[in-house]
Amino acid sequence: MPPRTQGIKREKLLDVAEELFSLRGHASVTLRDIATTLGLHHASLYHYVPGGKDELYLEVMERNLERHRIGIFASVRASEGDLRTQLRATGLWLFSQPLLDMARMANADARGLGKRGEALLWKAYACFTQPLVEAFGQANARGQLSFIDFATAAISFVTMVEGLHSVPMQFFVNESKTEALEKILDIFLLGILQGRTQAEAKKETI
Amino acid sequence: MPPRTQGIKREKLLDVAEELFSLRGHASVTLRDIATTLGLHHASLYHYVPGGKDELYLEVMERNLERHRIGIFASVRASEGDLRTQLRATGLWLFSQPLLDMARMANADARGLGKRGEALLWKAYACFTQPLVEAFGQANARGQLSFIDFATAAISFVTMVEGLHSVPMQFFVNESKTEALEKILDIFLLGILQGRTQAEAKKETI
DNA sequence: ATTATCTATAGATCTATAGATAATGC
DNA sequence: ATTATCTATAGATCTATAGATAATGC
Repeated sequence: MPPRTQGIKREKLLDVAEELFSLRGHASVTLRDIATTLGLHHASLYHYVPGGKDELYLEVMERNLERHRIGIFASVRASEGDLRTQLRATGLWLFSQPLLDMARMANADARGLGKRGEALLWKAYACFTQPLVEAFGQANARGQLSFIDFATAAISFVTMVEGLHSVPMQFFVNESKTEALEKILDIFLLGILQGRTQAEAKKETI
Repeated sequence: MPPRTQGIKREKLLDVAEELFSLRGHASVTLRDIATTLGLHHASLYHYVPGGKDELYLEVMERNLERHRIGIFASVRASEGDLRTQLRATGLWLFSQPLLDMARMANADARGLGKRGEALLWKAYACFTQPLVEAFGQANARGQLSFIDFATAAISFVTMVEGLHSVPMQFFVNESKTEALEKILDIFLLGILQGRTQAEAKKETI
């Protein structure tokens, strides 16, 4: 077969593996699942990925996270000066990507993958926080923020969006995810309390 | 052996199984994992759970969710009239429980468990939303809320808290989870934007 | 000749069952 | 006699490898 199609086929293999691993995790995706999705015998995967399952998982998830880092940076830099638009773009970007369950990565997938698994987790947190911390820093420089722990804010926002992303459609019957994203933006930016009573509410209930 | 210790031993078995399943999921926990944690041979589990792995998973997770429902209802009803205290109690309750990853439940664990697996998911969403929707409804009746999609608010809050709960301690070096919970309450109730600019910000950027 | 795919198989692990052995209660 | 635990084993599935077969490019 032609050498110039090999790369294409391998890319397709990585795409399928990434989609499945990202959605269902390392343990519940078998090499047979990946191969049959591609219409291949599972033994044929080793032609493209001699390193085996763990190597394949690490390669596609590292690729996934790097793409997230780039995609989120692009989302926030396309609309500098408008935090809500930046966060909306980030949310839409995350929706366009296969679901990434950081809790599962940290507590199940990355276990047993040694140092490289731990490095994957660090990269995951960095990819999500770095671009948003940049955006929050700029908004704060404009005097717009009252909440100044940017890392916690970043993780909270991504967690909310991915949580929404993970909900199967049957549980969101009367509403699109795009509409739900706007609600998340409202909560994250403005809170659920009445604006006029916020200052008092904070003092009263802390 | 005495019949009166049988129940105790079985309870201990369910506790261990729940802890492991809840943290790492159905696929990456083996019966051997559960048995060795208990100091038992894995074949001995069938004495207490003749139904096998899937039955054990469903039993302990149904029990887990029912306990959550009761625990969260207790959290919100202990401080009626003070939403922040209600949500703080809910967050502390969730921290006291084994991590529950709804995304993994929906996209990996519950697959292949048939109707009972799907029912488990419905129960999961109900357990988390019902008590909080009640609390939000009361706060709204007091005129305190600006955000009125209570179900979305409930899922968003639980997702944020469990997302924080899932972060391994090495990623939260200089801060306790209790402190981080207060920050989440700030974000969720007040938003990250400056209070005085919120009304304008909403109009400007929507 | 090189590349891609499949067949066959090894070895490990997992769930599950049957039945032996040990420990306790009557 | 009942209950709890273990041994032994079956059967399924999974990862991985070796080597045969088929398809393409030169």
